[in-house]
Amino acid sequence: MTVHSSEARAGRASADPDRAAKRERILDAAERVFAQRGFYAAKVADIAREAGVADGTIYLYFKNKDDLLICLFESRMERVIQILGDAVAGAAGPRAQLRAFVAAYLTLIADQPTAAEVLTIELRQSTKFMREYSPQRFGELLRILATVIAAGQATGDFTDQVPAPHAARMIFGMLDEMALAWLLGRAPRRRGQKPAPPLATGRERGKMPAPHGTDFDISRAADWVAALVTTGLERRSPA
Amino acid sequence: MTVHSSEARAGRASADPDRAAKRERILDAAERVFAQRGFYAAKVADIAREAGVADGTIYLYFKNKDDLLICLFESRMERVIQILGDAVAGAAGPRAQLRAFVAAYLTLIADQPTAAEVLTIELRQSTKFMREYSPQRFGELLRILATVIAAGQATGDFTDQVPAPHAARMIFGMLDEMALAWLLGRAPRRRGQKPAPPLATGRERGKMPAPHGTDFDISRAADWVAALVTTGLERRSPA
Amino acid sequence: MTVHSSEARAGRASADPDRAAKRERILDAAERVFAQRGFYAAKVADIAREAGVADGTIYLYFKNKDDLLICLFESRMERVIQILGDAVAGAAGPRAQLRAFVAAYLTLIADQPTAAEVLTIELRQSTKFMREYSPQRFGELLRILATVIAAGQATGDFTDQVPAPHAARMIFGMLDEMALAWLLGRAPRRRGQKPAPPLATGRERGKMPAPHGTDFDISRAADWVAALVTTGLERRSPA
Amino acid sequence: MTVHSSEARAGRASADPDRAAKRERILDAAERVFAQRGFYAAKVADIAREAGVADGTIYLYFKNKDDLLICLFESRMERVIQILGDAVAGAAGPRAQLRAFVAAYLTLIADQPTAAEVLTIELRQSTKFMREYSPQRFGELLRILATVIAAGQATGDFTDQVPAPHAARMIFGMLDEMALAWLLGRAPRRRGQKPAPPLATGRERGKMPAPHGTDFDISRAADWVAALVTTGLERRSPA
DNA sequence: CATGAATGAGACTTCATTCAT
DNA sequence: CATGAATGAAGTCTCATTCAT
Repeated sequence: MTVHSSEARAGRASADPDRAAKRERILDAAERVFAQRGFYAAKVADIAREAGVADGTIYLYFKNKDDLLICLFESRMERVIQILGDAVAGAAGPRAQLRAFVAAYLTLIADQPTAAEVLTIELRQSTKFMREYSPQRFGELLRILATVIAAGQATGDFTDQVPAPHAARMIFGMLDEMALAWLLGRAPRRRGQKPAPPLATGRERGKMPAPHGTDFDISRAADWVAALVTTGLERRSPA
Repeated sequence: MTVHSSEARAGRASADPDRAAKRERILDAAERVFAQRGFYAAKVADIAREAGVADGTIYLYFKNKDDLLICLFESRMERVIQILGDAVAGAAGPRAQLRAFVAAYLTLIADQPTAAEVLTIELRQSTKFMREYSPQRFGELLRILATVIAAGQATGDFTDQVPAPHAARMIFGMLDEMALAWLLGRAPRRRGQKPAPPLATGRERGKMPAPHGTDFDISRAADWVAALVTTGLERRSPA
Repeated sequence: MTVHSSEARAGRASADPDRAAKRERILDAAERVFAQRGFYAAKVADIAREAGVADGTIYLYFKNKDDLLICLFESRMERVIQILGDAVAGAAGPRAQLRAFVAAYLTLIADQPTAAEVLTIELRQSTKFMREYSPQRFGELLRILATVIAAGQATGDFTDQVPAPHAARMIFGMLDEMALAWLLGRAPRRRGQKPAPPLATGRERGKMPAPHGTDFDISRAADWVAALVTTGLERRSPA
Repeated sequence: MTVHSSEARAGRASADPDRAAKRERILDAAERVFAQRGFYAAKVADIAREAGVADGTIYLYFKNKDDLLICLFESRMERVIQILGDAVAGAAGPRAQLRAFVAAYLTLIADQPTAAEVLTIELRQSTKFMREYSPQRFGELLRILATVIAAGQATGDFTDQVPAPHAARMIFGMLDEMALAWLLGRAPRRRGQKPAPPLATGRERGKMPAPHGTDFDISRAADWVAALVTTGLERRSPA
């Protein structure tokens, strides 16, 4: 049974892993380039070079530049949701689960700052559309959190002053903002590539010091978020 | 009392306001167009048409498109900071001030959704650069909040588990996220202008229902944020 | 006899000198700006500023930018022809006249380098058209020289191997080239104005030393030109 | 003998010539368009159309419009220098070499009037910058001539009244001026393309007759130049 | 006459995408 | 499948010229 020809041509069984690997290589390249340059400033040719493929090859794996962004989002988000889900599953009780979620999220940011940069910063470059597109996967993330909170409310651990979905969103806002602050406070662009010309405004803008409260240890942020979320700012009146 | 001569000669007293007014008209137009299309998709020609001026006129008032965005940011942010500062100043005691800040911020969003959309969504389209550029004015906003919190910590009203600047940032994150959710949940684009082609992904994407927890009364959000921030999620142990 | 109103308004008899003076001011400004920036890079607004008038005013005196160049040419050329004519008229005999012409031309260059720069360099920026337009006045200059040569040929002072008009043109070519070399070798642009961006070619081009044979005393050039023109390069056989 | 594989892989031997050929096609097109319209009036789109490529293709071969001019200059100048060098090398003795140079230069003009037009006329449109840029290659040309003259001075064939570099420059000025006169005197623009709107001056300017002394046989010019250069105008006193 | 703000046509250049090899 | 040269649509910005004051 000679398959070589058809297999070589159609190349499905053998190509699939290869294909998937190259697709991943392109996504990784896109992640780096988007993080470095921003979505709009990133050129498809940059990504191709970074991935070590020809420009046209990108289009064999992705419909277009937008699709590349979306697939990148999907890919990374899937991982994030997986990890957050695991973190929650691995904890017992709403309080512990909430804390686990917060810790896992910020750990993720710290561990994969490039991916985080894309998710937290560059994705917003198409935000409206992204959000128009993304609420699905994005909603999943929020739902994990909302579920934990709702459970806590059901058990009486958590107050139900705030509807769980909104509480979830607020907590995510806190995490997102802390992530953003930390990411922006990090060391400047790496490597030889110039980091996309800043908004050419003529107004001189030298090396500014990191803005206030931007340069902190992200692992401590988990404590802060947890503290604020669980006990709030108000000092509990001593009995 | 003949003033006309001097006025005609100086031609300043009359010209300056005109100039300022036209500048404002352009900023307003830019606000609408950016909110509608997003920064990158917005064409300078669109803004000119919306402002009722010629393309070239834009460049008599702004260095370039980026500068237009930055000036818009400055202009709107100034207003925001003014209002938030006033709100805080008008309240007595850290708790009231914190609440006033929260309420004022969300009221602002509700009252000026177009400006809010630009500040919350579109500005992020150049976020990295924007943030590189903006931390000044942006920091002011955070500082107002941080000051309130620090004061509360000093009086003993607020716990000092969380450093004030970080607490401020987290609270801002909550507000920002709620604002974003609400803005995205609002009615679709208005008017005849097509709302900037959505990410052309090929994947059909009809009219989706507003994502979960996105369609709410923003005035209630103030309560939620205040509740979460002040007392936290954990039910205070009775007795 | 109150004339003020009508005179001020219609202002003809009194305006004419004023008008001429302002026209001259604009021409002077144009000369400087053209010399500094080159015709194409020179902006009408630059010239207006340099002349201390409003942009629109230029158009009350000149049809358009091209006309400004042409009028400048006419104005300066008239002067040049006057001077050269006088120089020739002031000399006796073809040999002396030829020498006088050469000396006068190079002296002109040395004395009015800005005007010279325009005539020698910038006018060529529209050369083809300029020459299409200018041959008239330009021809006058050549004719002065040709007349001298023809006279010399008639008297037997000059050989008639070369037709006078062509000899005239060749001599002018020599003068023009020496003028060009000297002008280009002169000190760099003066004042704060940047001298029009050089051809943006990316190739680095630092401060080059003046090209070979470019930095010389122009007054000596008269001797060289005269020597070459009169006796040629070949050493006359002795005996 | 299977070469196809290596050739296909390297894809160089076949691609390079293609690339060079297209580059040349663009340069040729630019030569024609610049000659016809002048550098500033020439639109990149014109050149692209003339070359039969898309606008963007130009930018795959040249950095920008300026670079195109510079490369054109380099390319043509290289040829010119080659030919002039050969001409000089092919002659024996300073006198013959000088004559050879003169003849070769004018022959070049006559044979390749389009290239000559660009080199002699249009390049001057950016002259100051061009000369700022070009003195290198330009200096080479002068150096060839200066070397011949210096040699002649050394042998005693030529007088050393005039320093060789300046003599070279003057002779070049003569050649350049004759070339210019001849080029401008040639038949009007060819083909359907309108020859770039003449300086719109309002002043009517019909078809002027070629200016005096502009319409001559360029091959005779070599004799004139040689005569003037070698023996000068003054009639040698008969023994 | 003078002004100078406004105009708007048009050029250069970029870059996502295609398609012949 | 992969390549990467070619395409060409489209956008930003400039600047000569006009005209209402």
